[in-house]
Amino acid sequence: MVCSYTNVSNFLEYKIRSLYHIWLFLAMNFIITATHKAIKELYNEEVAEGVINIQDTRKEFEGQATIVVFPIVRLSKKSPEQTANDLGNYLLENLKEVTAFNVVKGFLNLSIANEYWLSLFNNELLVPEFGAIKPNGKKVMVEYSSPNTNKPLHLGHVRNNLLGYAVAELLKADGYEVFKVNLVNDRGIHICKSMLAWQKWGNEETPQSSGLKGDHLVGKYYVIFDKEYKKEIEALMRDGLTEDEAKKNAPLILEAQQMLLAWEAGDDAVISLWQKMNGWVYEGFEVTYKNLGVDFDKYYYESNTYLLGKGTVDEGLASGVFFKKPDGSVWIDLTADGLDQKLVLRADGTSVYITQDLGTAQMKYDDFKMDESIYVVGNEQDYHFKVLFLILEKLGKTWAKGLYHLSYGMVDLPSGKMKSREGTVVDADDLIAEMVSTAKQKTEALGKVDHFSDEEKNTLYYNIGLGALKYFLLKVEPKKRLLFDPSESIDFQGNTGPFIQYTHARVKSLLNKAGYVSEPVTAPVELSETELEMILLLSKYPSEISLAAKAYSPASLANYLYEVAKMFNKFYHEVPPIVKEEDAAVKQHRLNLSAVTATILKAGMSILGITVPERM
RNA sequence: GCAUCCAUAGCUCAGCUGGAUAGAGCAACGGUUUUCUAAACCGUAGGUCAUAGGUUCGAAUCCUAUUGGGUGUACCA
Repeated sequence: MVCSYTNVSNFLEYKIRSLYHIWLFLAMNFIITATHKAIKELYNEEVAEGVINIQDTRKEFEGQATIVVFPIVRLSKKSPEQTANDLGNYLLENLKEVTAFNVVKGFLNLSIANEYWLSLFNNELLVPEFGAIKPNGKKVMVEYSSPNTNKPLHLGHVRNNLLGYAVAELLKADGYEVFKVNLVNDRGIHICKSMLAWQKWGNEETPQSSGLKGDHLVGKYYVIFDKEYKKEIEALMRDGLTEDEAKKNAPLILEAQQMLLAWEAGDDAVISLWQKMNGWVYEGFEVTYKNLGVDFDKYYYESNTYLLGKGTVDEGLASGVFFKKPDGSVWIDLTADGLDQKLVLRADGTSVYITQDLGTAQMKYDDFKMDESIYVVGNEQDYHFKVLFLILEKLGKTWAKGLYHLSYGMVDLPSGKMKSREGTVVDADDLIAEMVSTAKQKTEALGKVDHFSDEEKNTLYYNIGLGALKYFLLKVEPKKRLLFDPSESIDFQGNTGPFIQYTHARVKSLLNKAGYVSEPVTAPVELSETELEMILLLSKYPSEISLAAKAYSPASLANYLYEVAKMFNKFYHEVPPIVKEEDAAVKQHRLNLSAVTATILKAGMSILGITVPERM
């Protein structure tokens, strides 16, 4: 198949389309094939690929598979009802799996035999390799987290980290070889601000002496700098300077700029202070990362990469993609693409942000030779990445078409944006601690874990607290902004992480009680409506993984897992106690259904970075 | 100004490769436990899918315009 795509969204669309043929039911392909044949025989017409549309039958009607016949009416030259009846009769006669059909307007609802569902379940789902997707031989890099080393992580970073981790795991599950990368912004004027404030007012305070987590300690001095800087600005403005002048001429900012120059010149004292304070920050970040359960295969540091990109600029100048203005600054003209002129190198030869990113992109490609590269970065940088990717494409980088900006919305509070100056920032460490303590409180209130060991209890509280937080953040489509109300704790009931965790624990408890051993059931078993729906839902797991991966959307996986959990709870409630079931085949089959549910919940939640407990 | 994203129940969100009467959770109200974990299950109530056009047999979904909100449009990163 020939494919061409001119931009990222076309690229994405193409990927989803190509998937369509695969996921449209591993289970239902035979119906499509038969329908093609039917149309040929009944109407002597050929149907183009993709015209036959099969979907789940709505609950209120009889059947499991529905063919929408409207697109076929053109070929049959009969009414929708007549066409549906023709096809229904044909399929009923020619497919042993089809046991009945009914027609509602232009919809042909097919009932598929019990035996078909049973054998699908036993042969496809109840096998160890179910859900495992074969390696696709492709390499993808996921860059996420990318923190500044001047302050601790907050809720916005938490969304980034969880999203990046989950997308990486999702791509792994979809068959990619994945490299998780963290590009740490460890240099620049903002770092110097913390350093300077510490030098002036820190009294040699250290994490050890103060008991403060390293990143919080450094963040404290960043705030102090800002406060003192503001005082200076106000004083200067009282002396008659404009706000702009005051901001530029305050002694503190000048001193910080001096420090940055000293850093760039390799000044020993400055470098060693920088190393010391960054060291504290890294120790702090490690703790937060560990608590969040995220990890990286490689760290890049801007202190090593900030000079990159000048070679790329030369390349662009040589090929005529860039041009030089009389003052010596280098630009690219993107007005033909609906964008602006963009500076890529200052007149004095120093880099700007995008210079560095051009160089870093090249370096990362040289390091890994990946087919695709995902940047997990907030939507305030949409324009930047549009420009970056376009420039790389114009420079003739063949790998540029594999670049993708996974843009996500900001996390807002009911009061609006988080603002560090107003103290409304939700700190990542505080949030984690609160979630764990809420989990503890809620769990203790239920009184089910009194006999657990202290160690098991603590692990459980941690898993539930983090499960609630992660699911809460991941169930929302990345590009949508996310509202977080700190005054209302995150729910533990309904569409939540703990609900799915609880469901898993329930299944495991059942399987334990029954002394479950996995074994296919060959004897005929009557399936209830719910059991049938359950098989249908469970069978979609592999395609749900692929769909979610293609769309870079942990949210769609999260919502699927919720459906699975809900379905199990319904089933569990409807069916009489399984452990006491006397019909051996029925019992085994219901346990099998439960076991596959547990497998999917565990594997799926683990992709989201959530641990499901064995009991809770 | 221009670019871009968002708008679905009181609240938080699904649904968007166009398909039947738009779904969940929370909050509200009512019910279910001598039965395998009630963090569960069942039910009631709640909607002009921002607005107006268009394409189509069919639109929450695609197109255009408008309104409201976010973000960007730096020789900051």
